[in-house]
Parts: sequence; structure tokens; C-alpha cells
Amino acid sequence: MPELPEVEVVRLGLQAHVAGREIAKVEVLHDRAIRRHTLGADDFTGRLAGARILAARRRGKYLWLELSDGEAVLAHLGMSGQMLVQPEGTPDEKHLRVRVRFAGDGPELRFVDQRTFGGLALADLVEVDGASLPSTIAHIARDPMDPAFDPKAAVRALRSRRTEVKRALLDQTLVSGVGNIYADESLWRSKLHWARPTDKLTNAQGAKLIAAATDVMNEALLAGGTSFDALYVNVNGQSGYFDRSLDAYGQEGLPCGRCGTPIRRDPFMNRSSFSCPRCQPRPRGL
DNA sequence: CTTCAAACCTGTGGGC
DNA sequence: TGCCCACAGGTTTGAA
Repeated sequence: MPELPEVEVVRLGLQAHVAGREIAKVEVLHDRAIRRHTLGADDFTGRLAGARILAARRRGKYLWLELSDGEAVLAHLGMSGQMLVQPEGTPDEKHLRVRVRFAGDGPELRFVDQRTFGGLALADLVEVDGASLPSTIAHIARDPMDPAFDPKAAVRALRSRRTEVKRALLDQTLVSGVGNIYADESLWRSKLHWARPTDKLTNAQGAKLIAAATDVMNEALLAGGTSFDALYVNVNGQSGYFDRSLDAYGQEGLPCGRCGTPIRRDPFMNRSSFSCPRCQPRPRGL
């Protein structure tokens, strides 16, 4: 379940159910799920056997299980990944990719992923700008829920790009955690059109946008995340209900909550952008 | 170096 | 009912 609030819901579940446990055995049922672990499945499972999980951590949409040996199991859920905590003996899910059994009693951890855009990998933990991160995601920017997140630096980063504002907002090396849903929600809240060129974005508009992104993701987290179907669930298989609070994303044809104008949908990067034609007017010349 | 489209997958829903 | 196309919450890749 893709964007930051949904990943944070999963992290909280992993911290509650998996932190402190010792891995007994790992099974890789689909090699593509560990394609980013370049040493292969045998290396992956061999090195994990006997490791103890200290904590579940996250930056942006990436999460990782910190191990006692200075390594981490890095996970990305891609478009359809799930981390499920299931009692042993529960029938395998159709798209079960990796199973983690633990020492002693208690449920197992399952990585389930229909589209296999997500995956797991082992990585060394390294120090980057005062933070401990898996080496392979050292380039990912801090997210708005990070205590050390710097909104002004984020605005500078967005404005330094020569592109459309939504493209910049989705660039995980500038600000992390924002995906298509929360980008549209943030733009609606700050009354900005998605195609506004970043060099026409004022500091005030940028600050408003970052603040809106922070707010909307915090609100979504409190609601347990956003999900339209059973594909996006917490470790117990439950869905959040922030979809009821969406103002723009997926609202094509429905009246804007501010002005009543029907929300429109535009094609955007092989997907969609939803916006209010009146509150978020197209920049001149486009 | 930056920016962008295409590729990577499986499944669902709408139109015919 | 079946077929085909459009579309889905993300990242990486390679080309320009």
C-alpha cells in the first residue's frame, strides 16, 4: 500500500508484532520479490536465519526491519504489496512471495504482492546526514513526518527543479512519501494546478503546498490510511477509511467541496490528475 | 547533470 | 458471455 500514511500503518503493525523476534526460517516463493537483493534467494534466506529484529523503521514509502548485526531487511510495497502477520497454518495467499517464520510460538510474517512491483532486500545500515538508513535508499529525501524534516529545504528543492510542480512533488529525492493520491490532495488544498511550472512557484506557494502535504498525510494516518479495495491493508488485513475524506483524487465529476465545480480528470504520466477547474486554474499559456 | 517516457507485472471494470 | 482496452496507490531504466 503505497503512500506514506499507508506504509506507516504497516510499520506500526510490524513494530508491534515483529520487533524483538528472532527469525527462524525464510522462504522465497517468487524470485522477483527479492530482485533487488542481487546476491539471490539463497544468500537472502541464509543470512536472515537466526537474525533478531530490533525495530521496524520507515522513510517515505520505504520501510525496513533493523537487525542486530547492522543490516536491515529493506521493503518496498510497490503498487500492491502487503505485509501480513498471519498465524502459522493459515492457507497461503494467492500472491504470497516471501514467508518469514520466527523462533518460538507466534504468527509468521508474509510478504504478499500481486503485481510484484514491490520487494525485499538485505542492505547495510549507513549513516546519512545524521540518520541511519539502508545504503540502497541513501538518496531518498526525508519525509514530512520525519522529526528532522525541513520544510524550507523541501521548498527550495522543489523550486530548484525545472518541471511541473506535481512531478517535483512526486520526486522522492526532493520530498519523500507523497504519491499520486496525496499529491492531488495537497495541490487541491493549496489551490495549485498540477502543471504549474516550478520556476513560477513562489516561496509562499511552495510552503503552503508542503504544509498541505504534511497535514493531509497526518490526517490520513489517523484514519488508518486510504484504501479503495482489499489490496491496501494493515498487517491484520484491515483497510483504512481516509478515502471518504478525499477532496480531489478519484472525484471526477463530483462537486468540489469548496466551490461546487465538478472535479476534472487529466491524463498525467500514464495515470491521472484530479483537480478543481475553478479553485486550481490552469496556469496561463497552458 | 537533468528530465522524461517506457518498462516492469497482474488484475479489474467498462464498452461492445 | 467473452474479448479488448484503459487504468491502477510506484520505481527503475535508459535515452535524449
